[in-house]
Amino acid sequence: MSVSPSLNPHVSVDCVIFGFSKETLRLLLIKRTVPNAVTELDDSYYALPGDLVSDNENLDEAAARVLKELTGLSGIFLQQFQAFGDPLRITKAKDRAWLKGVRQDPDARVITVAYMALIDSNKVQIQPGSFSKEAVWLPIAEIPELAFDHNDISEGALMALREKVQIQTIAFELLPEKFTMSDLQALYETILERDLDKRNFRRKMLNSGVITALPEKQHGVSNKPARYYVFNRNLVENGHLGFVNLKMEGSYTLFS
Amino acid sequence: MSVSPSLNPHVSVDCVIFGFSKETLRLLLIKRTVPNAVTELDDSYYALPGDLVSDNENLDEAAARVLKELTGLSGIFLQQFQAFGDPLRITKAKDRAWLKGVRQDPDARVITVAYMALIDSNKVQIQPGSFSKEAVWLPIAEIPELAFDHNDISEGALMALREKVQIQTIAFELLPEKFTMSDLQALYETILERDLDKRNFRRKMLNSGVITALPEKQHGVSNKPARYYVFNRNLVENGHLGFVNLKMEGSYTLFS
DNA sequence: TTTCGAAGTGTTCAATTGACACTAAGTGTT
DNA sequence: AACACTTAGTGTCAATTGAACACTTCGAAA
Repeated sequence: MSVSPSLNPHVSVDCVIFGFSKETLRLLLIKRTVPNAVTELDDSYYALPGDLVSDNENLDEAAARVLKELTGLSGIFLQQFQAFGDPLRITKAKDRAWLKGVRQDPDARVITVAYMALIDSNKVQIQPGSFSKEAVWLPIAEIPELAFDHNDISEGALMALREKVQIQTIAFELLPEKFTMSDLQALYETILERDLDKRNFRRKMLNSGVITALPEKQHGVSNKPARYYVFNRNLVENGHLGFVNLKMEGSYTLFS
Repeated sequence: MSVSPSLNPHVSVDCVIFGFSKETLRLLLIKRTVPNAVTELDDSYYALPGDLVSDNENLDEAAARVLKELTGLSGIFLQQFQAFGDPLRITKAKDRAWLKGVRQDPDARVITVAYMALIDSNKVQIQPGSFSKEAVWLPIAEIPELAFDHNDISEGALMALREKVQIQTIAFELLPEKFTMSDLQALYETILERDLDKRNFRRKMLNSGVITALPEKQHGVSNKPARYYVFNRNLVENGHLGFVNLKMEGSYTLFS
């Protein structure tokens, strides 16, 4: 357990990948491939997708690479939210066993920079995996014990998402191109863990101008078909609202 | 310039230390000591105080240590806001020269985790320096070219501060225990870069309940003496407003 | 006693919020 | 063909909040 002072820490990135389906927020979690596995028996934890940062890439690039390798997607909303560097991150026996198969110095400290990604989960095609042998979308309420400190990281990501959604117009990243007003409301309700009034929600969203109604409606549903909307990306400069006023109950605004 | 793949990056913390005096936001910047300096001539850049993370401390501890070594203060508002890890961070000749005096491997990459600290600058007593030979409070509008990518980090900190101040009740950390309403307003105006209406500001602040008036007033000022107020820390759970509604013009709230 | 400078104080109008219940439009069932 | 079922979609009103605005008060210094 002792680490020589001259041994620098490893630096990795981990991606907390959010998706939204069946009215729940979900995380994309993987089971890591075990090199030279002695048995097919799988007793490893689920983990956040992540990797060591290579010498010639910056942190954002490393995170984008991890995301792309796993999902095939690029150009996705991907934002750093916190670095985790507790020297005691790696204490679980299974984690240590796994690291032994991967690294020269399994005892070295790892500092990880955590990113959150927001994606339309319909777009994801899991890539046959270089570092994952299994990938699942798990509802955030059903996240099991994860590898390393990945439970802490996931919780941090969720808190960061709740906070960011109140400042930046980013929730749309989790929806398909076209979505109904109910989809959008359900998404906000899920993220904020709060019921919102339907009529007030619609009024607010429409007045804000961040979405545009399409002529198109749902087909083949056994009730009144809902209208589709699209998000106006042009109104929003890298996630920040410009003049658009999006307000949600109970939050805070600035002084006059 | 080539780095062997087995050489892990260094990991450091840097502290962007905000203070507020004479109606301006300021940063506490240092000139680093140069070990074995060949000349007394000083041509180094100002820099953010920072240090490598030691083997046995976590990131928060490292940042707190840097802050304490420089200012003698602990228990200060200190929050991680971003990690910086561009492989090309260290390109300036002066920086490379300085590193040569400090490290075995001056070419190795450094990833830094940046923290922002908010302090009452009256409390600071600069400690005779283990890693600083000079420390100054510079107005944010007058920050010169800094070492490494410290200009980027400072700008990131300022943006993070502007954002955080709208979500968390943290501005008070920059003021002394007792302050006048005008002090408080000037602080908000400085951070937000916006003029605020005096009467509306006072009303909002008082209604919010986050401050309490003291019986005490200013003495020896050549105009009407201002009342002193204190911040009610008890109403605020680790920086987040509870039921208190602090709203500022032009920002966003949530839906109903 | 006058001057100077910052502190302190209310009102009014406009805009936004939040609460609240029924009709509309389809599909599927009888 | 009528009905049941389910979700979409719609308007008003009262309360709150936001923004704009000018004069008086207090103390020190001249």
